[in-house]
Amino acid sequence: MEKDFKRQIEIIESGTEDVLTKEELESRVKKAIIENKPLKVKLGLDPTAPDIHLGHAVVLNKLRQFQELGHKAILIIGDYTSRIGDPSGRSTLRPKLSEDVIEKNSKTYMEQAFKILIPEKTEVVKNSNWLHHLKFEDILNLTSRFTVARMLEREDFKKRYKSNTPIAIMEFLYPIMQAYDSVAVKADVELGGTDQKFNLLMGRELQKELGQEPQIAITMPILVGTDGVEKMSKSLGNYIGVYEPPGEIFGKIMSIPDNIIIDYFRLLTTLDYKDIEAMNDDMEKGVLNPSIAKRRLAKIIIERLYSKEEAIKAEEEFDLIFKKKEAPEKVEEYVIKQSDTPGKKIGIVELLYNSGLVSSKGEARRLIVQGGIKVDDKKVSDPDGKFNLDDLNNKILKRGKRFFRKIIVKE
RNA sequence: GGAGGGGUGCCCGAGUGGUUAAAGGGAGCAGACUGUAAAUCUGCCGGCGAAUGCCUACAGAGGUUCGAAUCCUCUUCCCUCCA
Repeated sequence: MEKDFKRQIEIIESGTEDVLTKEELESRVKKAIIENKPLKVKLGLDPTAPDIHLGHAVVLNKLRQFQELGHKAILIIGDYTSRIGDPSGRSTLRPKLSEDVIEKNSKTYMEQAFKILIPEKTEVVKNSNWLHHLKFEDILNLTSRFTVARMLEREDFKKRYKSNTPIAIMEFLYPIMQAYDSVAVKADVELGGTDQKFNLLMGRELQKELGQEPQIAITMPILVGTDGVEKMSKSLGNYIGVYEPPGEIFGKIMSIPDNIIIDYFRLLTTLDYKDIEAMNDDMEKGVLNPSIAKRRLAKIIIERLYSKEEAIKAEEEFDLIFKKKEAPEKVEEYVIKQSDTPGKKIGIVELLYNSGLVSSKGEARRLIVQGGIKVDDKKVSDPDGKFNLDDLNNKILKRGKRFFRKIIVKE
């Protein structure tokens, strides 16, 4: 356990959106240090989508910081709650998930979460453990403690109510269930995104009602996606998954707009904030090229998720493809059998289509006309062009800047 | 239970009988530019075909018509209001 009280508070509060309340946090941390008793820091994850992306990583990062300070992480898999689906920020009812989908998602979720968390310092529990056993009577008891008015204070519910968009009664139960999770694990702190504030506060209330000390609610800012506008989410396709190969992560980070680089540093790295501010200044003054900052960011993130070597390799590969415009080391192979190819000749359109580089022959034709197809670094301009198989062996077929196939000719 | 509105391409959304493979936007892809897979600009953006062409497509099924996303009938799903 980190004994330096000030340092603890500084690290815990860095990058947060809100800490409710700071006073409570301070006294709880102080007590934890004196009694050498780690705080229980709760984070609930709903395995609604099977993959974790950098948006989730923001909160996981914070949890990791807690672990590094010597506290205990309690990761709650919302296998039961995700049957309802969190209505937070939603404008419509979420579709219900089946049990085996949830089961499967949970597994991959955990694997990915441990790329960021320290496994030995993490306790993982499913909330079906306790929610499943509640009787209707218990639920009545819980629901009696909250009012409809209280629920409608929530912006998303309020909007839906006002605009006559339906709200399932079941959806009111979600925050209560999440609150009950906090009671069940006796959480000292709960983490979440800004959109979780209401739910976190419900936890505090219910804990108080049931005679526990209320948890401290810490919210983290929402990470914008690679488009620089919308919240990072899988369904919008603007996400960077923690499971993606290093090269892909590198490329995606290079593609984020310049104005969100600093936010990414703040939320996804543990760099000193002075260092980050300095970068910000330099970029504004034009001393630092944003692409350099992005390279640094990409490497830090990949190093966290994989290793230093992978980070360096990813950068090298990026330069190879985009600066030198060459093919990467590993290129997917496409094998052509001579016996399947009468006349030992193949048209470029067929070649592109068969190799899976394009999804239709029309697309192949278009790309050729637009100058997006190269064979062995030579532009192909005739859509009707044909190649001798003998000339194609080991040649690189290239579509645009990023898609390659190595052609292997076999008997 | 009653009354009404709606379901269009990956997404949003226009289109109320022919000129509609269907406006516009977003996403995506390609090209130019760039120390960037950023920004910007240009082009493409259902499938097959060398092609004047053919096929598939506007919730589903059927019908009217020379011709239907557009009109009619039934089915289905969603939404609103009244109770």
